[in-house]
Amino acid sequence: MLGLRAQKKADKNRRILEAATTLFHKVGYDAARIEDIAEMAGVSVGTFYNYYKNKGDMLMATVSMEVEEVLAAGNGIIAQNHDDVGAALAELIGTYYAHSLTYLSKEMWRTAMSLSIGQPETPFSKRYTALDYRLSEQVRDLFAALQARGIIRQDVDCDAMGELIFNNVNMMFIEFVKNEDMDVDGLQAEVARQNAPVALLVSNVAP
Amino acid sequence: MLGLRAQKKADKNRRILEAATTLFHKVGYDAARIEDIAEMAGVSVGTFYNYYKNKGDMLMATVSMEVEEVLAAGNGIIAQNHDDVGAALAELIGTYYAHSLTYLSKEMWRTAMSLSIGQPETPFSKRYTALDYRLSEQVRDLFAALQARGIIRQDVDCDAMGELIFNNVNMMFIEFVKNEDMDVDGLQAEVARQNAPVALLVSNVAP
DNA sequence: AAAAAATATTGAACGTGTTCATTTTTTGAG
DNA sequence: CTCAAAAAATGAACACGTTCAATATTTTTT
Repeated sequence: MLGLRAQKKADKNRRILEAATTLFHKVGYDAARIEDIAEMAGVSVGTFYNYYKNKGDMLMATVSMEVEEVLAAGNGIIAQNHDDVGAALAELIGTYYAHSLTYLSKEMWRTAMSLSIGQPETPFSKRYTALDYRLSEQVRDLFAALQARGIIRQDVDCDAMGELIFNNVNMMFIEFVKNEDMDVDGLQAEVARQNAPVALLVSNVAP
Repeated sequence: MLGLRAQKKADKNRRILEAATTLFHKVGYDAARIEDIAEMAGVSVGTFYNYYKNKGDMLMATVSMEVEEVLAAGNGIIAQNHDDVGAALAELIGTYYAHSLTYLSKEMWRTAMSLSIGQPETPFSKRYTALDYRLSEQVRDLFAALQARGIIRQDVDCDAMGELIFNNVNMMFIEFVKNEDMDVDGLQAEVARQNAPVALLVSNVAP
């Protein structure tokens, strides 16, 4: 059984996170002041900082949730034994993109990315980078699985290829969140077009 | 002949830019306070804001200088009529990376990128994005030139391929500026490895 | 149950980017 | 040369993220 102190702590943690996410969505990250978040959570500004290192740290909980779900969904897709490289890629990447706005708005993504690049030594950035790495790894895993089943030519360097493809996926996602006019379908179509020639070239010819 | 007013203006502009770049390099972007930049330039804080929209805007002049030089150098490389895809790519990309730290420190790059992603509607971000686009275009131009001369297979979509390659180059550059331990040689080696399988696959077999 | 120690909360104060009403300088017409 | 209008410069005031010394609460010890 939890002591009174631990109980209160957990409760405040939840309330602060809830207030922050609500305000981030309602008024945007920049306009959501710490004072407002604290007030909505029923704590003081100082207490906010006992629970979170800084404002940017607040985003990470949400980013993590998002990416963890996407990674789980991705594993399911790899297990599906596709027989077409382009289709397999499209499905994996499509899953990433489709889930991307579940918990985070474009502005929240921009802020997270912006912080991750601007302050790479913070725990925030390190966690963000680690999540990116796991996504990249997943794309490489997909390539490796396809190659193991003979769908991809044996002479192709799947790690190199996977990194290349993932970095493009990532860069296109940055473009997507930077541009409020771009929708998920448009993004997927663009990336599919970019992947097409590679998918064609690496595919084994029918036996 | 310039009036007194225009003369002073140009002079102050130069002094402010000079002071800012000096301080950005000496103490870093964050630690360089507007007050310090203004003082070093011999103007008031208010005047600084008459010349530059905000602190981030200061970076753009330098970023532009950097990228314009790189673009010019890149055009020279495309004109060289390479006969090997991997080598041509390595040289073009190598030029980008080699020039990258001429005027900007890693921290300055990080800040520029961070601002560009975080506030995509600012003039700063738009100029940054436009420069990126021209670099991407240059990679596509290289592919097109190689294809026109029969070095690359005719059935390859050079635009798609060029975007893919460039986005990887860009993403790897982000990784590079995020990681103080990574040097330009390491970066080039990594990207060359990533490009290798693509270069191989798109190359025409000898006639 | 009282005292002491450990932990958590608080909000006023601080730093720095940015704004803006006021003052100063420059220009050009009469 | 004078003066009114235009342009530029100024720095005090503001906003908001963050810190920290003081205070309050909870736990442990006796």
